[in-house]
Amino acid sequence: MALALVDCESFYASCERIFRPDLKNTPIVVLSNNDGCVIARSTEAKKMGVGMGVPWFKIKNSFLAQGGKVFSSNFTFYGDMSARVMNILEGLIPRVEIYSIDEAFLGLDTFEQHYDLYGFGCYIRNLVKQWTGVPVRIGIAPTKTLTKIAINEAKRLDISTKVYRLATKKDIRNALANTPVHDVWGVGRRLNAHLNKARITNALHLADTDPNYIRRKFSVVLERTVRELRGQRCLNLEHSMTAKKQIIVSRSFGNRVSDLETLKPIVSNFAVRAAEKLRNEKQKCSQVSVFIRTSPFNKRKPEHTGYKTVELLTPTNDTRDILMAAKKALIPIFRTGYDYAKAGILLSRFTNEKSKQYSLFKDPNEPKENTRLMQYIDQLNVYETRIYYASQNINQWSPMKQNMASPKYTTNWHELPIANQGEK
DNA sequence: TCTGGGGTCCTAGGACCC
DNA sequence: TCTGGGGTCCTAGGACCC
Repeated sequence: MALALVDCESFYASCERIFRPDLKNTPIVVLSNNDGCVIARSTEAKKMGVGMGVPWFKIKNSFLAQGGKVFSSNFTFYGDMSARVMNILEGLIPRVEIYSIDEAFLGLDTFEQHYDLYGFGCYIRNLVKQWTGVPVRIGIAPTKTLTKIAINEAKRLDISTKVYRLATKKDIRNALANTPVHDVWGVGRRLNAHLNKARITNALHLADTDPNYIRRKFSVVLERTVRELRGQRCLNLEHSMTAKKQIIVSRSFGNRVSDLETLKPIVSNFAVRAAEKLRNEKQKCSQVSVFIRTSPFNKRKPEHTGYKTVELLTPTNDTRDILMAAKKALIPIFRTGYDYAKAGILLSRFTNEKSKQYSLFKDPNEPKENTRLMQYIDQLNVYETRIYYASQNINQWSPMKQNMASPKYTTNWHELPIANQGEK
């Protein structure tokens, strides 16, 4: 019984370093959209005490003064690097679950008899590093929850290979005793507080608590965690691509927006992007929700959150239908006199693209159903947006600030890295 | 002055049914 | 005046993840 978790070290920060060898050992942080807050830190930046999620403006001066380097997020690039890493894993192991942009679980049950799993882990790490430049850590253990613990343990023990296996009961109990309960996968801030009150402060305490008690006092979710910590597998590898259940496109604005005429084209941009994603998923939706909200941080200005869902009688993935629904949802929730800081669109209630469910009643907004038109537009827009809808804001996605982005090294012809620049 | 974006699962409670 | 019991389905909201 063995699973592995492959986790890219400080993924976004590591990506920024791949084509910038001069930044080796330099503290790096990557910022969220609008250069709002820190979403990734290199080891050096972590050592400087830069916290996850801290607002950039609070640390900017001291971080730069200490020689740190900052980047706006470049998700196109990170997504491409992620795909390269995942490709390598999928080429080596038949059972891979891509869990997030920087993590994948590997099913090693059948490998266990034939390979030294620790050695195999080292082999994977070296291969990924050599082929992509991305450093990964690997935790090997009987359950998913324990693989996370294994990775933490490698960090705690400062294992130089960054590969760690929890094989024996003794190893496991020892690792659990050294893991604060908050570091257990599935225990967030709220649960941590409740557990501490019940005098459960490390992972071993949690593992030794009666699962039935946990279920009664907390939830089935936490009960599963307890069982996983005990080595009983509750979370299986999901290797088939599971269909999404909702699609969200939302952004905070760089500058506040307080009039409807400015907001409309922004929300249209979100709707267009969401519809593209929906077609990519080969799904149709029958619910379109729009939300707008003011900043929760500015206590001097009045707050407002508007949220509205529009039902579609017939499921659709045609951008024009989604645009109409979005407009229908936005207009009634907008109020004058507020400085809106964020907006978004949420598509839900999906049905498969192929099945066709007609409404029992006459649908006054009968979907357009011009699949081929959408296909052509999607094809034309793959690399850069060439076709726009009249209601969009074609100049910008949203009024967003992004001043420190690295080039799209691997996904844009005009931004490829150049070797031997000096001899040009 | 400046605080991200995109997901999942579970549960409680209301609406509704017989 | 007295006013059951047992279900299902749906949604909003909470908690978590990266």
